[in-house]
Amino acid sequence: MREEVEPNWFPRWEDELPSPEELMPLSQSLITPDLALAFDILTPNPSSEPPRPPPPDFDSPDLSAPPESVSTGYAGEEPARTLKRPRLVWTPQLHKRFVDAVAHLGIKNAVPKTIMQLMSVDGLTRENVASHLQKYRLYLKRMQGLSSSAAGPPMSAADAATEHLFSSNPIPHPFLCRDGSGQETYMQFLAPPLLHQHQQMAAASVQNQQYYHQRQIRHLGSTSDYGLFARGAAQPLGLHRIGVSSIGMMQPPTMASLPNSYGDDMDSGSGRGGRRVLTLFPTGSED
DNA sequence: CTTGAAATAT
DNA sequence: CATATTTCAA
Repeated sequence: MREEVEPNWFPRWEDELPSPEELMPLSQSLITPDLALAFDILTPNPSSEPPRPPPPDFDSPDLSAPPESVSTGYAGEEPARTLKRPRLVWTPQLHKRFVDAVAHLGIKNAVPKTIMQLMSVDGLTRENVASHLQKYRLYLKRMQGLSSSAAGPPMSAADAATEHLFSSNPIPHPFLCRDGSGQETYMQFLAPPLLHQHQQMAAASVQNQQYYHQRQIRHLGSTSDYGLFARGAAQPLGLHRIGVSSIGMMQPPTMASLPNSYGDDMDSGSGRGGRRVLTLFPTGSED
């Protein structure tokens, strides 16, 4: 499990380079990040929370195993587990999956529905994928258009995105903070004043970095708990190796696999002083 | 207040 | 399904 991320993406893999990630049965397990969310009962913030149109139609598969019962001890059980779809946060991992799926599908079959199906990420709706796909395409265009003086052969789009994703992944520029004037100013290498709000990560992989559920009790604590789980987590894994030709079948190619197939323990913007923490597609104007 | 990112509407 | 617009959060 040491051959996950390889810097050897540049060489022409165009044809069908099955990277380790590729070979691995795509499976993403997203689980509840902050347990502290259970505490959001204190300030529901009527001004910005109340009108939450609950998805009336949505298969509620198995909303199981709350990681742990936080010692809430509140009589009224909060139904915020299944209903309530706050907002999808495309964490780098998810994006990675997305890109992988697109890469495997090819531009032809890279349509929202197929992508969504291939990703097999529960809770992910076609809408989400579509939106993201749109942005992804835009990002691609932008990059290609701006590559006037791009050195060397243009790398594959998917790679580019992945690369950028990786770039903004794990603490890219250490202590560079943006000042109010837009000036970059070096901060002391010790500035964890502002913990970001929420971040998705495999709870199972959480070991040392548990500082995350430190959330400032400032404004609404709404965005955090999503019900994203691996869709086929409980399915008898019988079919992996879903090829491009397989997706044309009648039944959704639910490629089930064991969770945590990835070694993705990369954190995105953990904690930084100013803003600019989770910048997925960099517009090129990144500091 | 600005900007970026997802949701929603066309 | 693709694109444009609006909404929401940081």
